Amino acid sequence: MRYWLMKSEPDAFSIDDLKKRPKRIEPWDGVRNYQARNFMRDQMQVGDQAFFYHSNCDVPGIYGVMEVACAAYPDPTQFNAKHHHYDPTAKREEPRWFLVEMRYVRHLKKPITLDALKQHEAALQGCAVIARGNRLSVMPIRAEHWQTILSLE
DNA sequence: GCCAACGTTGGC
DNA sequence: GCCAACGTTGGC
Repeated sequence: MRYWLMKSEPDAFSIDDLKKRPKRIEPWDGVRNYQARNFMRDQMQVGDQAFFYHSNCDVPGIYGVMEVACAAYPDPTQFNAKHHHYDPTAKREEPRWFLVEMRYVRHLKKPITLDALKQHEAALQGCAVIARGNRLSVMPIRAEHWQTILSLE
């Protein structure tokens, strides 16, 4: 099993929103970055665990845990001309963007803020989430870092 | 709202 | 294939 971190802007979609979804599952659509796509399409498997990270908000950080509920399939929003994530260059016979479905697992007892993560820089060497200028919205987390982060809860 | 970081695009 | 211009992300 692998571990991941996935970002979302809580104004658009928060972990509370995820918890309220039917079956607590949401298709993680709208990812338009090749590296993030490749992680979802090629590596994420049902049962993998992921941190739910709130970005672009008052207190950025990790707010909870979710799991992969469904492996990758083409993101339907790429074909929808009315959708904000429409990609006119994508073809149905050759989809460009993929998504996975994520299921709510739990909120953290207390959010682990980006600030707190940075304070444990030494134990999180090589963890992309604290790297400067990091913009990846889906990134792998090493097992030891996953444990380290959970120990900060 | 600012701006640094960084990915993508397109002219050459 | 280079690289300037541009767009987006996301912390602050």
